[in-house]
Amino acid sequence: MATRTRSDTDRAAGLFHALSDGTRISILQRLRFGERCVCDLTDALDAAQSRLSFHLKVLKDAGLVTDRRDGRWMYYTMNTETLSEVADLIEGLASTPSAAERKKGCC
Amino acid sequence: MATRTRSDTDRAAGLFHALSDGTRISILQRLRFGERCVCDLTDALDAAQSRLSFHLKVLKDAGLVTDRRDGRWMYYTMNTETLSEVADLIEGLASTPSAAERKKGCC
DNA sequence: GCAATTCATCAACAAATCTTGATTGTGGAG
DNA sequence: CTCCACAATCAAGATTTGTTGATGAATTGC
Repeated sequence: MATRTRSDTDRAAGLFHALSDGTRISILQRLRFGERCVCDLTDALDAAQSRLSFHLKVLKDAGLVTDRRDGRWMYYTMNTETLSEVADLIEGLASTPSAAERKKGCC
Repeated sequence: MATRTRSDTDRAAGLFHALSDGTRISILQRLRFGERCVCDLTDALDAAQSRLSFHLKVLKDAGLVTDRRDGRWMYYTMNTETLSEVADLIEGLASTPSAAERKKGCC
C-alpha cells in the first residue's frame, strides 16, 4: 500500500494546472480580499465576461473556489482547504523520503 | 511600491505550469530520492528519452531542477529553493490580506 | 580514428488550452 | 408578460503544449 497511485499524480497535476494561468492567479489574488461577483472581476481585471467565466470554471472544477448565487449575481470565494492541499503537495515533493520510503526504493 | 507586478504573476503561473504535468510530477517524485540520470528516469517511468528530455528542460527552465554532467551522463537534482518559492506563493494566496493591503484596496 | 552510448534538439503531427463574439439561461424590475 | 442585467455556454479560430521518430553533439572505450 501507500504507493503513489496514478490518480494522486493526476490530482496534483490538475491542481497545478488550475494555478498555471496568469488570469487565474489574478482572480485568486482578488479573492483573498473576500468574495467577489463576476462583474467585480471583469472590472478589476479588464477582461471579457466569457473569459472570466471560463477561468472561474477551471478554478471551480479544481475545487479552488466555490460559488454562491445571490439574485442575478454569482459570488465566488476562495477555497482555502484546497489551497492547503496544494501546500501539502509541495511539501510532499520537497520533503526527504522517510526511512520506509527509502527502503521501498521509490514510488 | 509593493503592488503585484505583472512579472510576479507570470512567474507564479510559470512555476505552476512547470508542475502541471503528470510526467513532471513523477520526475520530481523520483528526484526526492536524490539525483538521477536521464537513463534512470527512462527506465523508471518507461518513457521515451526525448520525452524526458523535453520535460526535464521545462523543469530546468522553471528552476525546479538543476543538472550536472558526469561523463556521458547528465544528472538531475531537485532544486528545493524553488520549491520553497512555490510554497511561499501558495501561502501568499491563502493568507488573509494585511491591514496595509486591505487599506490599499487590492493588488 | 571509429564505434557505441548518453542525451539534447529538431520537425511534424496531435491534442489541449485560451480568446473572442454570439447565444442562451436565469432572476429581478416594471 | 416583457425587458433588462448578470453570467454560463457554445462555436470558431489561434496559440500552446506534448509526443514521436530522426538527427546531431559530446564523451568514452577500443
